[in-house]
Amino acid sequence: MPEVISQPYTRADEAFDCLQTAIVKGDLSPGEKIGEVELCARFNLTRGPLREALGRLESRGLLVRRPHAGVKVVSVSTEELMELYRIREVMEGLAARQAAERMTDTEIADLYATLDSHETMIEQAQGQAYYQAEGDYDFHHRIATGSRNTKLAQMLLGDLYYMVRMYRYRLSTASGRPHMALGEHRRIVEAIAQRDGELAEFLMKRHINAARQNIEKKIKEGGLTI
Amino acid sequence: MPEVISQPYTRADEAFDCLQTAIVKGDLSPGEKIGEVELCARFNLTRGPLREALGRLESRGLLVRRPHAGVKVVSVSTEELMELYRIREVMEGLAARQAAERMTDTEIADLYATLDSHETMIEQAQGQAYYQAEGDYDFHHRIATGSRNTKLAQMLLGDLYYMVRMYRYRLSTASGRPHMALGEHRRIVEAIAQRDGELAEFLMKRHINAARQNIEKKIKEGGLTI
DNA sequence: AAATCATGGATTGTTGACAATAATGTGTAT
DNA sequence: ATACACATTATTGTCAACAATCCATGATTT
Repeated sequence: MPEVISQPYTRADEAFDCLQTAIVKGDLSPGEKIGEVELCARFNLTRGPLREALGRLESRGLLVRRPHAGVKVVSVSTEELMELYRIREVMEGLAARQAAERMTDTEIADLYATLDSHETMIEQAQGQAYYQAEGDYDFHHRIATGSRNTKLAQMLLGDLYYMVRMYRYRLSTASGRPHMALGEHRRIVEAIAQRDGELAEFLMKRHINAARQNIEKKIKEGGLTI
Repeated sequence: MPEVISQPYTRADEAFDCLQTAIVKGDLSPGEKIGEVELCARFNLTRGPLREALGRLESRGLLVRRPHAGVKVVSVSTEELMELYRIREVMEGLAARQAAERMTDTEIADLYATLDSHETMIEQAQGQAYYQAEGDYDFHHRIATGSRNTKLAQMLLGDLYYMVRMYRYRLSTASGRPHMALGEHRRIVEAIAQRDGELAEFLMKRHINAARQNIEKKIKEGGLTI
């Protein structure tokens, strides 16, 4: 996701984005140790800006650093992933409630359009988990932004989602219940359109709770190692 | 709060901590622009580690940086502070629920002891807002940790609380209803001791909601400028 | 043979100088 | 007198070399 607007874009920012997507996409595996010089060669920059980027990534919880021993990609256990979903549940519930109170009619119309596009995507790309995950991300992204709660959106989009997506790419977890999820999305949007904040919050919490249970079940059944 | 254990403590870590407390304590005012060289002189280090620390602070939302234009301390509007409390409400509600499910009996006993100590502190330091704020922080800190939800505790303790405390020191907001707050704390702890997660969550949410309304009222009445 | 200690190598942390960019002040033209 | 353009200056962004710390390998001792 390269920002088109910002030309004053430092090398550190560049490294930050590249590393972030590399971690999320899975080019860097969890637990993998990454040497600084290696990364410098990869991104064509020196260790100064790189270390700045590493510090930011560490602060966001995507990297863990041990002094004088280097950094490695964070590795999230099943339990921790479940906890992540519990946090999402309450935070996105709040986001949905505030979105119902504050989204403009235009944004809501866009949200409906997004849902339609997701529907066709699901039908066309039968079983293509990637598109499902992207559609799902798009939906939640819009609601987080629509909450008009700057800090909330920042925490969801800049912190939690990267971590969740990191494992979505690996597990393709969204799959299994794409139509189900789409139906739940629709009902949430309808609640938002009716400006029913309480209902939107309730439905969103239930939606994320269902997603969590779905993943938990799959991991237990299929022995999906993360 | 200097960590006693960690001897392998880089200069960047040191600068990070110093800057963080400086911002929270109010030595650096919100909106204040801070030059890098100035900070280097202040902390006796060079710009490399300093920039690393600045990046981490920026990532945590305590600083805002504009490329080639320097960093300045974040300045939170009244509305944003209220939004912060809304986030706290749902997150600490979750923390209380999980704490009720997972805290050890020893931790709960410590929590009771903490409350008693707060009570004497409130009686002794009549009107000393600082101690009230510290006691309040201690309580919420213990519950966040007791949730056994690593990421949740990290987000609360490493993100939100610093921001809230930043304005607590300025406003001394905890004041005005110390006995009230202590009573609410007691009821929350009782719910936790009875392992009633739902009740603990409900009471915690109501507690933080009341604190938010209290601040909002004070700002509107007294024209408290933040 | 297993465990401990020491040494070498590699990697991280730090430093100070260099280059690029934005803010400021001055001068000129309208 | 005000507004715009330019040059200067100060600050940020980047680089490459230096110092400190840890990890691994191998020798030594029990």
